[in-house]
Amino acid sequence: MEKQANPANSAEAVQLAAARDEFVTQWGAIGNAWGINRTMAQIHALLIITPSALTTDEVMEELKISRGNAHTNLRELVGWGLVRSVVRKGERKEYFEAEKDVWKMFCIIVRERKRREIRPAIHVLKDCIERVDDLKSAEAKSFATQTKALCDFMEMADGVLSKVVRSEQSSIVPWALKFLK
Amino acid sequence: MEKQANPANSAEAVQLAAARDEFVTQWGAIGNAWGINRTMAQIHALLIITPSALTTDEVMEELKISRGNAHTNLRELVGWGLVRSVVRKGERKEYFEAEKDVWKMFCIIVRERKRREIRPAIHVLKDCIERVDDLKSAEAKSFATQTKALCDFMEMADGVLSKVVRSEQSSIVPWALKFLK
DNA sequence: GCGAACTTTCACTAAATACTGAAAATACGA
DNA sequence: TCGTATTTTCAGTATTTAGTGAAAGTTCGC
Repeated sequence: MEKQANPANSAEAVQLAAARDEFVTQWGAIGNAWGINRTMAQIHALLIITPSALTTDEVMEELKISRGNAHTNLRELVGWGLVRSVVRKGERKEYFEAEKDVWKMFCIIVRERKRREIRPAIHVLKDCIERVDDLKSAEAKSFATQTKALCDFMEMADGVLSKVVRSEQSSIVPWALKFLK
Repeated sequence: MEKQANPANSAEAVQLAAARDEFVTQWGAIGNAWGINRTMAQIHALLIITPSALTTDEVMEELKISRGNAHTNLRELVGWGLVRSVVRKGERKEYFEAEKDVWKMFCIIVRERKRREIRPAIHVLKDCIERVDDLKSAEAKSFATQTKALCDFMEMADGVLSKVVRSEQSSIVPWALKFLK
């Protein structure tokens, strides 16, 4: 390695590696706090900061995880649309690369969370409301009022998010910056 | 119980109880998907749909959970500000009631998540950026660019959320509804 | 300052979740 | 069609997280 030959470069490489590790570890912890598998978040972090696409083996090596674990979480990331697999001509190995555009990442995550969690939650609420629709007791009315309020709010939030992710970054970001002033 | 005396009321009570249970269970599952302890979310759900304040013992009974569990999660909810404890004059028992206004609930959750997860994440990113600031390699530049983009985005999101939760529901909701058109 | 009502803590256990590694399946070139 | 490179699966295990319940602590009326 050229880098090891030069003490300054070697020190810099160590410094960069440390920062990268820190980022991967912390991103894993953050994902975890939001209900995302720690390893999945770490792989995502690793792919975000790696310019080139990586193989399963490289991911295993970098994060010191098993093949099964790397495989499952890479598939999960592909399922989210946050990572795509690329095949290099003449090679049988599969390479993985992350979507690096932050706005696109955000849109993907919002869309998926809407689909996986917000929509189902709205359906549950609607179902609860329907179940007590014909009841007349004060308790039933109170229950219906509360669930209805929640449902309306979530539908509104869902709608706003849909509109936001449908718009172009180029129109939203300037708006947001202006909004902040 | 009066309700058991009248078959129609009894049937209605069962129907309502089923809907309430469904709501509590599902809200627990939803909370879970977003990184919140299932029981905490269930207690929150129970308090949201219960008009009166409940004691620890009532929560234990309703959800069939231990005193320790009920206690810990009630405290956690109070810590978030989603539930407040109320004392009735002449009684030593502590009663708990949830904030029922959906907009206020939303603001509390956003504020807490910002404080507990978004801000720390931004600090981590800034730290990573700083660590590689003086490095000159292409890899370091690439890492810096990517983390900077993430950081900028999160700061913008943080700012927008701050502004949203600082505003009045009466000004945001009509705006959102108009935005949806 | 005693004792009952109530709250808090925490060592232990249970349950849920994540990870491993090796075997099976698949894909592909020769 | 065979052999090998690669991917996929999954039973078993490890780790993490949540929950229990009883004991200790607190508060307050008397």
